[in-house]
Amino acid sequence: MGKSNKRLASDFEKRVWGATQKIPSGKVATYTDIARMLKLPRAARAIGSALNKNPFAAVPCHRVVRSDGIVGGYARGNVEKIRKLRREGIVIKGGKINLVMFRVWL
DNA sequence: CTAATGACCATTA
DNA sequence: ATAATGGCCATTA
Repeated sequence: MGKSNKRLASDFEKRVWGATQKIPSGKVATYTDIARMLKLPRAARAIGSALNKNPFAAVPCHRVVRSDGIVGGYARGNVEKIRKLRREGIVIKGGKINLVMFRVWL
């Protein structure tokens, strides 16, 4: 029972997870939306990397999608991401979400 | 320190 | 429509 070998979350990661937690059920945000919230408008890729490491079940990572409406990746599998979104009422047709309908914050 | 990595994005072919 | 490309940026090796 020694010290934990797990890495401490970086400040950047905490901010990403915090922002993601604000997305309400039934809505989605894009990776770029999160980047803009953090005042790092070109960091979409890094946002995805941070979400991939999120350890908290309470953080709804599945609500963050790509800017073209494609669902995008998920640590526990794309299929699970789609299932969770559908469960919340998000309509996915041809692998895509209508962002005009389901995006938060305009 | 440098180089590689990836849940992205826009452009080009 | 798909595929390749170059850029982007925090983290990791």
